[in-house]
Amino acid sequence: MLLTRQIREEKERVIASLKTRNWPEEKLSILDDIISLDDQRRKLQTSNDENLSKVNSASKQIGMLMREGKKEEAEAAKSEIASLKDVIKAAEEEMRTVNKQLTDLLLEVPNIAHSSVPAGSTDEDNEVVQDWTKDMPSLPEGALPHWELATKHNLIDFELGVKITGAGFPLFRGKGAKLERALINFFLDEAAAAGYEEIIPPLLVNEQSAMATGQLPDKEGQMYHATKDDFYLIPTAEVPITNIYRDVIVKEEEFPVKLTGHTPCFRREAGSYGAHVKGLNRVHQFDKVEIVQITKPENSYSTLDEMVKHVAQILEKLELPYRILRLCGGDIGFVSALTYDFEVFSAAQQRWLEVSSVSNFEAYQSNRLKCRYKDSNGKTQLAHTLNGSALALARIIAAVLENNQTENGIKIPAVLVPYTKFETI
RNA sequence: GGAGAAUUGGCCGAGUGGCUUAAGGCGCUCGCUUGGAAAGCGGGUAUACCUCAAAAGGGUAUCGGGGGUUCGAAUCCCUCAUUCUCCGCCA
Repeated sequence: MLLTRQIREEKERVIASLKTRNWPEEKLSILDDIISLDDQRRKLQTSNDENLSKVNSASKQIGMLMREGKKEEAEAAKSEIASLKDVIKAAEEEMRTVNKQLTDLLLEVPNIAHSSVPAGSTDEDNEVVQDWTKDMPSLPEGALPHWELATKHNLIDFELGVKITGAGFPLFRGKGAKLERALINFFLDEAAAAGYEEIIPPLLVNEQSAMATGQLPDKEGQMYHATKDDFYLIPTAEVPITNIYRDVIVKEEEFPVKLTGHTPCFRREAGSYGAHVKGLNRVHQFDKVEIVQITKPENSYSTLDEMVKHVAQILEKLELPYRILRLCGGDIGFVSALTYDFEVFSAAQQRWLEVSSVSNFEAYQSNRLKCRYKDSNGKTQLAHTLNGSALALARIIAAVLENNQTENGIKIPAVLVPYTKFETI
């Protein structure tokens, strides 16, 4: 979340950002509400601290009087404090209420959008910043979409997934399972070569972790919730991996923190149905290799560029046509300041599929995480957090299968063959 | 799952209701000393919030988390979490 200080000092920028995000004009008053609640909070704390201070010094007096055996004086001092205690109790109750209101409002305000974020309301308004479509595949006569290819070659069994769990839980088998594993290993090796440390995190997280990276409270319905133990199944490795740095003051020489990890991701995707979710286009469980970086603020945008290049280079090695989009104000995530989406072209479906999202959260996430570092003046500052998919599986498989189909089967991209140990399906 | 013990600052560790402003040590850091270093000596060394134009200074809170008792809690009580030991179960 934003700092109240930011809202006070950079109010014009916050308003401009909210407008880019199509925030309704009549709800702009939330900023003044926040400022006035913060004023209340300060006033309450100032007066309450004074009262607490009085009680503290009186208690010391009483202690001394008791030791000297002056019982009556001690009793008199006690009764003097008694009324103060009621005042303090009431003030603390009020502070709790005000703080809760303040936090609730702050949670409603999205991150400040970067100045390069284009205006717009839907994904149609996203800006294509790079196109790598020089090798658009030419498919043979009677080319099939990936779900038919997968069934034909016995790679993925959607019906068994339905039987075992429900719709959106595909079962990979045989060469399908091997291809999935090959891609995971390839992605992890690429990340390792780029200097990321590999993590295998827990797949269930507690409420605090989900809150710290921003999934709660605004995306509650997106996560599977194990209510008996109050754990959430992770919707992305970002959650457990970024939470490594919750409540941490990072030493400056540890920057940049570079972590990667493969995990399954679980998303409820409530309300999704129809042709656009067919096959692997949108599922409840998929594998993903995530890359996470934590840096000093002055480096975060060059880090974002580095991560974008990393993803682009992987897609080029896989020989998949892709494009990079800069998300517009209406499409960009709540916690992100700037997001680039990667889409690969799935040739049989004639559709672009989102396979990666690379974002700079600036200090918005680290404020919730309380991830800080000491700058050269010894002052504690919030770090910047970034993450990206490198890459999300399932959809990559869809594109690999569709784009590489020939009359003689599906050709595995050369870079994957050392991992699959077979060249065609 | 059952029983018991524990959790104190960056680390180790003392502390069973009030001269605790958390002793002492280690580490780190600055200074003195030295030709230089080590040793020695001296100082500094948590986080958040409030106050102050800012700095300095002052205040409040924090001894695993939350709540309570008390004029006063690291210390007593309740509760949750984690760690260790033993038992049970188990890949």
